[in-house]
Amino acid sequence: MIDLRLLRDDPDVVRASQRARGESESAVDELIAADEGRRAAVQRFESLRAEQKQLGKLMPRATGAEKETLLGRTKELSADVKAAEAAVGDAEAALRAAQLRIPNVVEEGAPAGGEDDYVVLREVGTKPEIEAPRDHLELGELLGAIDVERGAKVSGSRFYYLTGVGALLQLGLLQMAIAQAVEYGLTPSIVPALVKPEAMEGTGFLGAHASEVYRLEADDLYLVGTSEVPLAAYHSNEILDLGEPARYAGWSSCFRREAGSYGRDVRGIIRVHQFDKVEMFSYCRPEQAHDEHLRLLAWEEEMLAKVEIPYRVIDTAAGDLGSSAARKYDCEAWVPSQGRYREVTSTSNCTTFQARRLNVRYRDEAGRPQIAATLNGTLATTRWIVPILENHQRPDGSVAVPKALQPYLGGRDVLEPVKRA
RNA sequence: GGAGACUUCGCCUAGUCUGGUCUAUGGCGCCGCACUGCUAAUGCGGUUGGGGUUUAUCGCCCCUCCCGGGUUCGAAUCCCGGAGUCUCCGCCA
Repeated sequence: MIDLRLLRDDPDVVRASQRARGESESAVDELIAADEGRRAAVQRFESLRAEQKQLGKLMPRATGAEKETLLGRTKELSADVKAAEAAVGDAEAALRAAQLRIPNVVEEGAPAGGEDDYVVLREVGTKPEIEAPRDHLELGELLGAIDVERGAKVSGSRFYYLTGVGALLQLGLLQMAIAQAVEYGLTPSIVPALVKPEAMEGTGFLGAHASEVYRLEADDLYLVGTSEVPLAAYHSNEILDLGEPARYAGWSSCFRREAGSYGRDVRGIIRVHQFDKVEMFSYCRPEQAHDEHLRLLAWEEEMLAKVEIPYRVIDTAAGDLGSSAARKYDCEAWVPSQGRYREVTSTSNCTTFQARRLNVRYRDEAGRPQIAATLNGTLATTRWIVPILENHQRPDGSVAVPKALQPYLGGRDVLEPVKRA
């Protein structure tokens, strides 16, 4: 939810943001009207309620004719108050609906436009020269690391088994991510993968992304698509001490329906229904959020350096931001078999947008509660296995293990095929 | 799955049977002031959060006794539904 005070004081900032995203400016005027409507309704209710309370105080002492008159008036009031209260409820619901229609105000400097209007900030590393590169699935099968056939047999398409060095590789990656997080003072966390509707809604995943989310009807729970959800809801309805940002690194499985992605990335484990991820999450004061965002990005790049894969960093265009994000940077790893970069991390600055809905606050210098800012960023996911296998492959189908990962793979520096190439 | 108890303004707690000076009691903690060489002790005052009004302050007003309904002129208090916590029983790993 955006800040209504900003909306009242500076609606043009919100309009400009809508324009940059390619979204409706009239939604801004609708929200302004809804805000005014609510305040008018509140005032009507409160003045009636105040009179009701005043008269109510006279009641115990009143007698005879006086009491009769009083009762007549208060009965009238009782109905009016009830009606006015209902009107406030309606006005609040209308306001909330209008508020939910407007995504976060885009940070200044973010490129305007849609999916293809991103700006490449930098390219890092050297792309390997590989003649006729094998793709990650072929390599994964050679190594006995990835089994999508049996994944499909047991669970359907877009499911897979990681076996042998594949399982070790994922565990190693995620452990390395946790180790790095701990090194920088983040609190390592293992979080629920099932959450209540409030948590899902509060993080903004039941809006445009609703069809992406698995829902367990019988228990009214949702499977999370990222540990951002349980980490953001972790401090909901709390007032935090945010002298220093509160930082977490959450490990969880993630579940995505991938509705509407038929035919895209059907091969291998690039786009799957279930994967594992270590996600950073930070709560901080709004004025710290910009710097914190760059810090998260730096930590992501440090992880990419450790696995020694070439990547580029893009500044996502306004129209391609999630509804909660004010700015988003993605790191995209080089995938030799595809000859292009694919997203492996994503870090978003959600400013106060997400925390307002989840009611996460801190105390400012004056001791007054204020809405916190939230940020998130990826440290490692199952998908990382793709560029790792492909960039480090050798002609014989073996795969070199990046130095930093070797301790997590029993010290081995190369993964050897278990079947004939 | 079954039965019961509980949920009050940071924490603990009074109030709920018997609806109206509850504008919620007291203690602890915290903040300010006074007193005192310092500390401690003591005294006085303040201390839930949200919203409306206001340029802002001051002030005034409304909401908030787990949540949502209902009864009533009036609900912390009565009724219904729900959530959470705890205890016991059963079942399962």
